[in-house]
Amino acid sequence: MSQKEFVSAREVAERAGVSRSAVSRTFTPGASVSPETREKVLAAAEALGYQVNHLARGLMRNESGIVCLIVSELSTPYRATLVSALTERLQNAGKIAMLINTDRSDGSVDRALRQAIRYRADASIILSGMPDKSITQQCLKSGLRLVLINRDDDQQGPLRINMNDADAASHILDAFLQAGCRHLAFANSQSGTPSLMARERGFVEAGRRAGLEVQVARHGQTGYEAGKTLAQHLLSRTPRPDAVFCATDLIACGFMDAARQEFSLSIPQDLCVAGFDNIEQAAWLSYDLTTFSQPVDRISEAAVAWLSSPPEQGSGEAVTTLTLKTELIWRSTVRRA
Amino acid sequence: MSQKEFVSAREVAERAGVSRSAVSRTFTPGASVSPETREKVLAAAEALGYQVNHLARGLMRNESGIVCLIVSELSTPYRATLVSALTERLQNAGKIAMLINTDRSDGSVDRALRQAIRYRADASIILSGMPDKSITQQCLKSGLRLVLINRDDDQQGPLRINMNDADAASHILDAFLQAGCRHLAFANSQSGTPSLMARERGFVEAGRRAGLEVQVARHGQTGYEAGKTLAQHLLSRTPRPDAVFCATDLIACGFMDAARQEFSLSIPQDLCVAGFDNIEQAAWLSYDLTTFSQPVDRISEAAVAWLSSPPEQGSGEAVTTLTLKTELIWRSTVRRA
DNA sequence: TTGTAAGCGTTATCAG
DNA sequence: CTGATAACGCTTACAA
Repeated sequence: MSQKEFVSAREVAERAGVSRSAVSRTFTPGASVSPETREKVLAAAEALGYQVNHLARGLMRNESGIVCLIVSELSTPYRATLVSALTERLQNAGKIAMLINTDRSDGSVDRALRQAIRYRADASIILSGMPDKSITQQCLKSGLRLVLINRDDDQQGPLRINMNDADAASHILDAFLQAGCRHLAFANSQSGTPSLMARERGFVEAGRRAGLEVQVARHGQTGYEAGKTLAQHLLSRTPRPDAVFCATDLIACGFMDAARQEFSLSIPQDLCVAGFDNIEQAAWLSYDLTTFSQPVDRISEAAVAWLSSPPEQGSGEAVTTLTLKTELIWRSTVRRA
Repeated sequence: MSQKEFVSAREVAERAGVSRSAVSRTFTPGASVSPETREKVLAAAEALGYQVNHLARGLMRNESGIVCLIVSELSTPYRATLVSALTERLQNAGKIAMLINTDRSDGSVDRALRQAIRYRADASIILSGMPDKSITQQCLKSGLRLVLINRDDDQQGPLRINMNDADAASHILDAFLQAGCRHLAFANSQSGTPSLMARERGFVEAGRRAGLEVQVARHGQTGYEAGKTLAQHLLSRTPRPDAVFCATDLIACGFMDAARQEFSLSIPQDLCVAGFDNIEQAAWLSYDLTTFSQPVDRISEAAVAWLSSPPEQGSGEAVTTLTLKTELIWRSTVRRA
């Protein structure tokens, strides 16, 4: 009954009284068709509701136009923002996003990449987890380009886009010192992703350089609940921290809520707090969080530009790591000198 | 150099010393292959890193496995949660999600649907905006199935999944009355989507039945900033509302922040607030918002189940509208009787 | 169970 | 500029 029956170029050709090639050319930018035939074809296509079959086109051109977004915890504000920006940029570049959820389990990213291969994606952008070396190689050998965002990896081939995590950490430590804080803490999640660990290391080392020891706690996933728990742990210690750098804004929000409601602390009078990501919630009045903004637009711009450009020819290893600068957004959770 | 060169079934066949059909059959569940050949094929495939080309398979089978998610404002917590849930369910059902961003502009959804047709998607799930009637018809005629979530539409063919918005509104109004509130307000966005308007109408009418007039304000998009502005408007009126039902949680969060910080109101003592969606932030300690939870899991379950099942045969018009129940999540922003 | 061959809807090549 | 024809990589009768 309602069998799938899309209209094909043959039908359009028949109705327009031209050959199939003419139809194909009409929908191929830069192909040579006379204005008259083009007109006839377009009219017929319009009438029939014809749309080029990208499955078939991809098969022929060896270029599907598909880019896979591989991501876990998509519902998280930062991830959602990034995925949204990437999707939009891809569309504007004439590509289309395929979305694959991963979880924390082993091989989850590998499975996602296999799926990308099956759909002959032109590229994959990995926002979470790390693929196995062998599958990475398989992708590259197949011509499937890879972009890794905020992941650490030493292989040649993929484009890596990272932030200046350590710099940022050292920067905010200075701000804490200027605010007169001396008991510093870092609130991290247990997930231990490269960028999170880079922030932690950067903060601890900057503290050491200043002659201060930083209290570090790691707990749970990278979310609000973890932030609450981390506050319970860190704020019970003596001496109680008077400044905390949270690995993400979500952690910072949880931390602040617990600090205020369970420890009756005033921010920033009793406690300075800084976060990372500059998610929308960081700007909400209840938090008004001083934080580092990840340049989501530039990240997606760079990613899409790279994978839209023709692949590197020859062996001239071009730049494959891009370190973008975060921006410190001053709000009210850190006292100004 | 790095030309795209995926390994094809022919190569696998050669290496395994069998025919191409044998390879195809090995990767077709339920096809008849002897254990020995299957073994040989799998070994060769493994060695070569072969993955079935879903573009070609889709072309033959007339079934791509692709489902388009059409959505605007993906970075919004509720949308992101829903997209995440849908994507995951689709994966578990052996399908894959294609993501298309839309904006508020005219024809944005239509363009997205055309893209869905081009990739020969098996179905599209529309979370935002409304498609034109003609393109809807074109989709259905082509066999591209449609699911509309929280949209209003009178056409036959698509599956519609809606919430019991009016019921919920009337329910929360009762709660406000029991809390002793008499000056009711409804804070809406200007976007005027069907579900938002249904909540508004339901609330206003329930108020009328109780002999109370409801103050209604509409402003901006469906977000936090709109909530702040709406609070500024509504809380300046006399008599000042003592209970407000916000069309979404995001609006409620903005409303609460403005009520507390700009009007120095205590919630729920001076003002009762309720929201809709039960986004993660509603559970944060700073808000602890009483709200209605949309059954995201059941929504995605229903959507995926419907589009995975064989299309309706014959003319027996099956159920095409599903109204799911929201659940009132009691937290602390509405006084309990 | 296996291989052969036809066909899915395109695009690219090559005469005209 | 146009139309035939050969791919692309797969599935699926059909015949062996």
